[in-house]
Amino acid sequence: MKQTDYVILGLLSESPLTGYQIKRIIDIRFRFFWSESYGQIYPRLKSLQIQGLIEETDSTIKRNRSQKTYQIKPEGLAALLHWLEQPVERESVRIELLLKMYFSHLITADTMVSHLRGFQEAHEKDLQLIQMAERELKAIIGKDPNHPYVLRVIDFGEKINEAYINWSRETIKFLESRREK
Amino acid sequence: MKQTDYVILGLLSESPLTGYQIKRIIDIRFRFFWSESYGQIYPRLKSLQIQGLIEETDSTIKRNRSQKTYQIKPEGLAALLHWLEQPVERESVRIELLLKMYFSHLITADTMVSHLRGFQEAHEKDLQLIQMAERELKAIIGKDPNHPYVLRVIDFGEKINEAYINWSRETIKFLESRREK
DNA sequence: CGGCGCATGTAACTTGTTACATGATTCC
DNA sequence: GGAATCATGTAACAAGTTACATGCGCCG
Repeated sequence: MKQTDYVILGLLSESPLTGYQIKRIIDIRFRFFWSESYGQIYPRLKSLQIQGLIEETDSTIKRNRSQKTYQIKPEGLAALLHWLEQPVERESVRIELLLKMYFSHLITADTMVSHLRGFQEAHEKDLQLIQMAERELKAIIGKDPNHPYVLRVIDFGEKINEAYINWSRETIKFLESRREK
Repeated sequence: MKQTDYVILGLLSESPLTGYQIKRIIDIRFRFFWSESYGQIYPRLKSLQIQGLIEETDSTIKRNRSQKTYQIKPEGLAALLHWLEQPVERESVRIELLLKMYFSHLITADTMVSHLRGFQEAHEKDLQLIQMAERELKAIIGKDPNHPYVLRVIDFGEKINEAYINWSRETIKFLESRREK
């Protein structure tokens, strides 16, 4: 059982989904703290099914024949709960931009500023997406018992992205003031 | 050439180092945005040497026979500069704690609070290490042309870790207020 | 009828970690 | 003499990405 398995089980604990939908949800809702590729998701879905933790829904009314919707089984929920109770292990962060910033006395300020702008813009977009998700959620708040917790996660995304953006702005200013001299 | 190669080249551009020292520097100075294992570093050092980008220093006065100190060659510096100018590509963040927070309506508030405390403490330690590095650097500021840039990276580490810690505190409060009801 | 979004899947590859073996030097 | 730290290295494994192949349904 790897981390990917638990993400899948977690999402399936909310509602039945296809592999494609799982990927999309992770890309949108989890984008600021998680990612998965199809190359991870599809083989894991198969494995979880073989282990008897999830199953295909037998919806005979299939609009699209090439579509498999999975739902969680009690065994899967048990595995999920067990994992949730285990201490948190890994946390991995790799920010190439900071590596370049660290060594940036070797390049021109202009080049570094352009890297920073890219970073800032990417996180401004992220922040907008998160704020959109927040508004959508607040419109239907309470419909699901997980909403308050999801809101805390969204709050994390906002704070961190704001910090990223502010730091970028300050650093660009710093580089520009140096360039003038 | 992979990312690990450039981290190594970057560090060797400042001073000659052994593989062991490289690992230690990454663990201490880059801990909040990067990591490498020996299993990555040693094979890459060999490969960089074969490519002619770095070389062993021929210090005949070797205190420790089983020690290889590498230094960067002009070709290696050129490769480093080229990489620094390329647009930043990857940024990967994986925070298991947020995954658990997202699904935490399935577990007790106590369990989640304990996960959060672990997270908070880990980042309080990180922040202390960063602030120590900052003080040390400010004591010798200006001795190296990269200092102002390094300081910007340190500032990033402080801001982000402070944001992590504040968020943890708020989230713990939130969970504790819920538990009382 | 062409393009886009939905949808599944895999093989080859790259990347990264862990566990282990080995041994010198330093410090108490 | 024993523990800690410095030091190198690899093999097995685990994790993750990319590129590709395939095809349906919908919209304009």
